[in-house]
Amino acid sequence: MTDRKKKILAAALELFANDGFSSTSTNKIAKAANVSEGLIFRHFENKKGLLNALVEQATERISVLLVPILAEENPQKAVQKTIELPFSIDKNEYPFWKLQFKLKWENDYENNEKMQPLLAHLTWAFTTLGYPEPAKEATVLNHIIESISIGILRDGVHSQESLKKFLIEKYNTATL
Amino acid sequence: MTDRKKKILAAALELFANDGFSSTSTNKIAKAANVSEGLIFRHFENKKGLLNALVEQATERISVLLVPILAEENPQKAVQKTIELPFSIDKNEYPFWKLQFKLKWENDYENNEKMQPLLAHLTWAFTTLGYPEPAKEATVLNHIIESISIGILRDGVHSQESLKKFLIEKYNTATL
DNA sequence: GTCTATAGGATGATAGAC
DNA sequence: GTCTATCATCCTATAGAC
Repeated sequence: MTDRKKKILAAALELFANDGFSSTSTNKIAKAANVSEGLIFRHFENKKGLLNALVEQATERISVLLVPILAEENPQKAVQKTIELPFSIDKNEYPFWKLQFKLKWENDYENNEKMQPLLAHLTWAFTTLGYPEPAKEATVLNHIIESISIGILRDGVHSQESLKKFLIEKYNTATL
Repeated sequence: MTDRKKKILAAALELFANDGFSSTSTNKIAKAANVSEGLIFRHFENKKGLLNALVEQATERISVLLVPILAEENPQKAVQKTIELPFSIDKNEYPFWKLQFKLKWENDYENNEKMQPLLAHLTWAFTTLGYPEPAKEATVLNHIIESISIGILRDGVHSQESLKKFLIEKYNTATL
């Protein structure tokens, strides 16, 4: 991966995430990356190809982030780590996540599979903890952290911070 | 409001919701509405003005939908009606809601205020029901129905249907 | 690998007739 | 209120030089 190719990807990620794919012209990307516009097409064939390259990076990046949770053999801690996940995202990774969530509205990007392993592990955790409806419990928790993530990406961590402790406690003291 | 103006709004709603604002050309809208392209600009000045008209409609439409919940004086039933809200949306209103959720990612549309009355009423309900942290409880439930709504709009009601009963029961039998 | 120049088409918006 | 015709600009993508 050449240096200029990386710069194109970085610039495109930022612009796609903030302004949207269609609103971002290859001209803008080229200028932001300090690169000639033609180079984008040499490297990625077309604008959509550039987006696809970004999505591919994402798939790997997400699975890496899930490893610590999936490896957690203590069910209570697995739940806790899941809750903490959105709060632990570094601020300079926000564009990356913003793009992911925006793409969920695009019809041609099946984006749900990526979170499937997490859902499965949460179901296992809730089963182990003796919840009567572990699968549904997992789905609900997944919904919660998804919506919290959206809130964080839009309004910052502070906007959701108070929920972290609250949720961890709630799931720790739950009576089944 | 003339007939053709209505048709423009309807066509724009559908296209903006499905393809996005930037990806939708005024040309496409005109063709979908069976109207000359110039007419769009006579009625709405520019493309953004057309979107603004749609957003104004939305603000009213949302507050109407919240009325039955906000008027509910039984706290338990208020919670239940909140949970049922996303499941009760008519399928031909999906484009309308899709657009709302997509716009939440646009920096220049403050979209959170609209749900504020619901949040306040839920806080009251949880207070009345004796929850130790009613405000946070309300926020979490709001997160849940937001994420469920997204799921419904993307994959259909059936994808979330099983959660309805589960959640209503969960909130009915909660031990505080 | 990278840049410059440019083609070819789409896009938002306006003017003027009816 | 509505349509047709048209403009200036921007956009994606390609060709060819270095």
